[in-house]
Amino acid sequence: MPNTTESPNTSLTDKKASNKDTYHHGNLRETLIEASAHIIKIQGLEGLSLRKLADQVGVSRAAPYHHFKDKNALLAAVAEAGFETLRTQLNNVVDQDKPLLIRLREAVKGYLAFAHQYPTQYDLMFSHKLWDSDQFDDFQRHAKDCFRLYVRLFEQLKQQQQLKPEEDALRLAQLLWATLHGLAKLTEEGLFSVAISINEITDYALNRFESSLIGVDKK
Amino acid sequence: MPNTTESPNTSLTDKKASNKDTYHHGNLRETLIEASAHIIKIQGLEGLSLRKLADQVGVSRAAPYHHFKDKNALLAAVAEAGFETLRTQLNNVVDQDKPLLIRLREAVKGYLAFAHQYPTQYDLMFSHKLWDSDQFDDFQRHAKDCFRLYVRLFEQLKQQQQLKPEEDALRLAQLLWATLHGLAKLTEEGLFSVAISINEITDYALNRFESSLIGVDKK
DNA sequence: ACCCTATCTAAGCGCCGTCAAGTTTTACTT
DNA sequence: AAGTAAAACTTGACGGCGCTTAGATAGGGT
Repeated sequence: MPNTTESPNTSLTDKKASNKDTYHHGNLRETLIEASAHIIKIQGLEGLSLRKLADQVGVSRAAPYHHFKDKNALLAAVAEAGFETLRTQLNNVVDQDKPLLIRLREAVKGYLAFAHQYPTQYDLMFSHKLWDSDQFDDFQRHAKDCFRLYVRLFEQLKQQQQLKPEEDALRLAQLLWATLHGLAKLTEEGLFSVAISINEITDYALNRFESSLIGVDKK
Repeated sequence: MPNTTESPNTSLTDKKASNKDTYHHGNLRETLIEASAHIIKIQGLEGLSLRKLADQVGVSRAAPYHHFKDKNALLAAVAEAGFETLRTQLNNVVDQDKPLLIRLREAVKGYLAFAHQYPTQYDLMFSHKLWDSDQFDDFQRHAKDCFRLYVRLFEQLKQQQQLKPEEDALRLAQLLWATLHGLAKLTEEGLFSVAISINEITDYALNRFESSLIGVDKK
């Protein structure tokens, strides 16, 4: 009879949705993802081991393997959750009833804010391990869904004839995403040591993208 | 400079400069860096363990610790070598006797070519572990030296009054670096699945940067 | 000739990811 | 309600890992 030390649910090891003390956790998969996201936010990626994670959640070392093939599969799920968070955040912006240009600006700021708020998770979302494999289709699909928000924004601009005729929505979105990713990474790691604020250079980048628009005269 | 094409050495376990079979290796530090760069290029970062590395180089497992404080210090040295390789490659371009604009284009292509040729090492050069620590000053200095090449390029453009007066050389260089980093990463991981070539989007990005110049009329 | 220091070795500690075999609970069938 | 198959979880163990400690070896400066 294992698990005889039944304690009331005060600690981090509780079982979330179904918080009875049962042999079966009841919600282990999601709990593992959430706990992992929490750990890497606090301690970084190196701070996450499956053993400590299992301890903290209150299950045995092998339990996670019934929900994830291996550690990489867990990381893929954490990264996927990150893209979901980002997408809902961006959706709130994109679906607003404001001018497209304003929505674009806020979507840019939102992206960088997310990267700044969850640096390790953001790193994970672009990790080589998760993209150089064909085992994480779900994760990769979520990522591209996220990207598609920006494409759609530019397509709407194009439809409303706010985009210069020679500009292509997809190509603009790709370049914007690359720029955002570079800005997020380089500022997060502190490579822009020469005094400049992230806001300043973001506004600068945004202005350059807006030069592809019609009728937006410079400041 | 572990990267500048393969050395004529055939054996992986040889002792490079002093290839006699002595108790002291004679050139262990550099050999470790070169062997590490080789391993991560072939097998990725996870393929590199200090034990296998020591075996391959022909020393005991503890020997590397007399040259590097820990594994991270070795990785920092490998990343630093990467920035050195990149810098010499870029220097060859920047010091040419061509119009500044051409040199800029080639410096951009050269950057992306390097990232594509040594993907894992490039990843390492921007790894969180090496930037979130104050123990790798040498490495970080080399990185910023590299970046300074781009700043100088824009400063020269400014001096020759080829830059629009409202443009700032440093800010332009920062934005260019961010764009390059984003392009390198996103294309390497295959995130731009929608058919578009790296060359196409690079040229597109370059054109946008050249709109900051004077006298370069759009195609 | 001596010692000092840098370099390298051998052995071992604790942590890690993962697996195999067995136990307990749930779900489904009749 | 009983029986059974599947799902969820546990225990124990294996090999690989980064790193440390204690000791051996080599070579240069005096």
